[in-house]
This record gives sequence, structure tokens and C-alpha cells, in this order.
Amino acid sequence: MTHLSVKALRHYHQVGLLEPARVDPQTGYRSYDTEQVPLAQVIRRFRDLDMPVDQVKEVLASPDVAGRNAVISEHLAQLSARLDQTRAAVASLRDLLEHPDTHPTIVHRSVPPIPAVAISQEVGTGELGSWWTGAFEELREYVTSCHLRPASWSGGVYAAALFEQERGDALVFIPVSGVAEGVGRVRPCTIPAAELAIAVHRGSHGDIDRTYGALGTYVAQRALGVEGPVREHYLVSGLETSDESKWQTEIGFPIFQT
Amino acid sequence: MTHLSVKALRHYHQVGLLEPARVDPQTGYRSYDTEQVPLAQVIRRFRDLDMPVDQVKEVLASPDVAGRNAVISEHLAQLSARLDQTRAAVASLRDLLEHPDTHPTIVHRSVPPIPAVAISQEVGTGELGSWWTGAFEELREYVTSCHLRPASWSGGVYAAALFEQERGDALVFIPVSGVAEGVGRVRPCTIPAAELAIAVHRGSHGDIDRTYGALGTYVAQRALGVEGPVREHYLVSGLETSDESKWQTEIGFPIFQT
DNA sequence: TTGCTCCTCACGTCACGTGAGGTGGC
DNA sequence: TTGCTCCTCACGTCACGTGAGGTGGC
Repeated sequence: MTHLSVKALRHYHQVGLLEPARVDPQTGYRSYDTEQVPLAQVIRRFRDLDMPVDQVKEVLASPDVAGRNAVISEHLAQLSARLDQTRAAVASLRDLLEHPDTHPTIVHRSVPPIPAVAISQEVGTGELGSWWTGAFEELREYVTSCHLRPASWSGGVYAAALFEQERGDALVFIPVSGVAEGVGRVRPCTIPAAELAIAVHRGSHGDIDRTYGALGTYVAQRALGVEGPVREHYLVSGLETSDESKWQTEIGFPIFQT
Repeated sequence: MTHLSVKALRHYHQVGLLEPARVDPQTGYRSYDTEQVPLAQVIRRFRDLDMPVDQVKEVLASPDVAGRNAVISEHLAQLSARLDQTRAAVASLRDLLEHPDTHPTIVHRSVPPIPAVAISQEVGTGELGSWWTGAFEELREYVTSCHLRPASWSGGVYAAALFEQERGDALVFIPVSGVAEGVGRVRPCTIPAAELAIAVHRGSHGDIDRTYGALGTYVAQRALGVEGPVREHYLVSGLETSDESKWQTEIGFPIFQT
């Protein structure tokens, strides 16, 4: 009747998602009422949308329609985001296979210490995107409210662990001078001086690994050492335009002669 | 450089997807060459598209571009199919929440034995869709090549195990008379007589469970017994139009008085 | 000598599917 | 008495992530 398998029904019983109307105490046989059919159908649809069982329970438990719709909308937004990501991955794969030998120009640059305001935190790669957006929103609000003028490009500083362990220290900053104290998560700081090997990545961050790979190959082949976190400067980013093909990201590997 | 985590690299080593260029026999330390970076980037993209590791191995192992592209295309087709399915599930969920009390009209009908040509097999629900399409293509080809005229609607007969155990006997048929022997998978047979409770499902098969649920509720509330496989008749189906909203499927539960 | 990095197990994740082995009711 | 259906464990799936515990090289 519901196109749920027997195994699924047993599982839903076990996790408390859909309880049988009666369970025979002698034999353990499960019985359901016809009134449970619509509920089962709703559950099946949520599961078809890959909504986790716990989240389905939440939706069914929330008594008000508003709260229920919020959970549903959030899940649909996640589906839509995954869809965008898939589309980007397809484009990125196609580009990689069609133009395998695209190499960016790499230059060396000494950067001095930069006074800035920054937000930093240990984050996982999964949440990095939303953290990045939220942090820059807060930074910009702070800079605007203090009538400060950015002295240069916004940037980020990312620990190696973030890439290697999927979790590590991230810091985003806007260069400004003369700030004594911060507000909220915003803190004044100085981005340390560094010797950088730099390349500009154009386009979506979905294939930013190509430029990372080119830089890494460059320093490995020249027997340069890499020490410290990677630096990024956002020449054009999601803060300016949602057209990802216009994005430009400067990537800097901190190097030293070995 | 590749945005693959250390854990992922170790895993890819273990399953033989990406072997380190050198492994120190003393310490077990893995070393990679810069030439492996592009390969790692391709792997990352396939995995971003949820291509199973074994399939990625297949793609990378296939020496000719044609075979490689075939595997890729097949995977992209699967992605696209899943996307359609998701879209359908969203529409189906919305419809269920907005119109929870839609009930089809249910009638009783005695059907006589029907001579037909059929293809039958034990199948899983996962492969049912493509099996169905392929089987009907073969049946139609047979009917056309023998200059037979269908005597009524095409149909299907589905064992309960197919719904309850995700795997069971399925049979699809085209009613024709006077066939002595089959070709390929096609076999002449007689669809047995039955007493049916019938409802017509309109629209995509994505929410055909609603009509199944309505029929099941109907027979349960009238204390009718259900015995034998479910019957479907395809009044309008994917064989006639790809516009799923136009589909009409007659569903018959075989009943008896208790 | 002390961190740091790399390593190897072993186990957890998530929603069931897959058997194995057993029992009640017709 | 014989199938049939329902049950309960226990384990497998898939691609890693998460610790625990240990070691080599600077």
C-alpha cells in the first residue's frame, strides 16, 4: 500500500519514526491502521528526497505549520545547493579533460606586514563556505560603521591542516590601519610579512585546486620550501558578483629557499 | 595541492585508486610526484560527482578515449536521472501536503482469462523501470513483426514480494490471441481471471503509491481479502507520451469476500 | 629531550538490505 | 505434518572521518 519495504517499516519502528498501531506481545507481529497510510506516504517522500530520518522525525513532530515548513525549506535549499555543486563539478570535469594543460603565470612577491581587521576561527571544510561569507559580512559592516577605508584587497589565511585534515585555522581580513579594538568577532591584527609565490585563479572556486596544484608543482620542482599558511587575496569574489566566471583569486604560497 | 585530505589519499592507496610514487619501506611514509597531481584532480572531480571509487578506477584504467567517455556519459545520465527523480519527489511532496484528501473512484470488475504475449522475470525495484521499458519494447516489436493486433490495454502483473521485499516476480503483457510460441524473452500465456477492485491513477508513477494506498485502505475497511499479485493496465504510459502528467494507470487489487 | 609528522589498526557513520535461524497459525 | 509468514539478531554496504596508540627524524 505504501511502497515501503517490510525492512523499512521494521527500521522505522526501531528508530521511532513510524510506530505500528499494535504489536502482538506474544509473537511480536506488527499491525498498522489504514489511518497511518498518509503518514507513511509523507515519510516515503521525505526519504526519497534523502532527508535524514532524524530530520523527518523533526518535521513530523513540529506542531506548527510554520516550523514544519522551515525545516522543509531548509532541506530543499540544501538540495538546490547540492545541485548547483553538481553542475559546477560537471563543468569543472569537462574543462579539466578538455584543457588539461592550462597553467597560470606564477610570480614572486615580498609582502610587508599588513595592518588589518580580521575574523579567525578553527573551521571544517564543510562549513568553510558559509563561515567565509558570514565573516566577510561582519567585517564589512564593521569597516563601514567605523568609516574606515580598506587599504588593499581583502584576503584570507588558511592553515595547511584545513586542506589535509579537513579542519583547521582560517582567518579572513580587510586591510585597514589605525584600529585599536574590535567588536563582536572582529579583531585588529597584523598579517605578517611573507615571501610569496603567487598565481591568479580565474573563475569558480570549484576548480581552485588546479591553481593550487600549479603552485605546488612550481615550488616542488624548484625545491622551494613552503612554510606557514596559504594566503589568498580576493580581487573579484562573491562579495562583488555572483557570476563566478568573473571571480579572480590571488593565491600565495609562503616560500623560502632550501 | 590537490585538496584531497590525507585520509582520502591513504584510502585511495589502500584501494589502489592512486598509488604513491614511492613508499619508504622503513617508515611507510608515502611520497607522490608532481606528475600525479593532474590525476588526483581528475579523481577528485569524479568523486565530487559521487562516482563510486570502483567506477573511477574503471574510467582511469580504460585506455581508449571512447570507452572512457562511455563510462562518464553513463554516469552523467545517472546523475541526470536522479535529478529528475528529485524534482518529481519535490512536486509529489508538495502535492501530497497541499491536497492530502484526494481519493480516486474505486470500482469492482470481474475480468475473464486473457490470452496474451508476456515477458516475466524476477526483478528488484531498482531495475524495475528499465526492465519494464525494455520488456515492452521487445513485446511491441514481436507483436508488430507478427502482424498481431492488441485486443486490449497492455498490462503488468506484480507479486507482493516486489513491494514488500524490494524484489519479486514481475510480468508485462500485451493481450493478443492465437499465438503458439514466442521469440526471445516473449512467451504466449493466459492472464488468469480475477475479481478486481480498480482505481485509475493519473500522472507520474512517482506518486502511484497514493492510489495503491487508497485501494488498500478501501479493501481493508471493507474486510475484503487480497490474494495474488497486483494487476496494472496502462491506458496512457511512457510508451505513448513522455508527458507524465498525461499518464493513466489502472490499478487492480485481486479481492475475495471474507 | 621535546614536539611534530607520519604511520597503522579498529571502529563509527547512515539507512536500510541480506542472510541465518527460529516460531506461530493455518 | 508442511509450507508460509512473521520475527530477531548479526553482519554488510560505502568512502572515508575519528580517535587511540605508536614511531622516526629534526
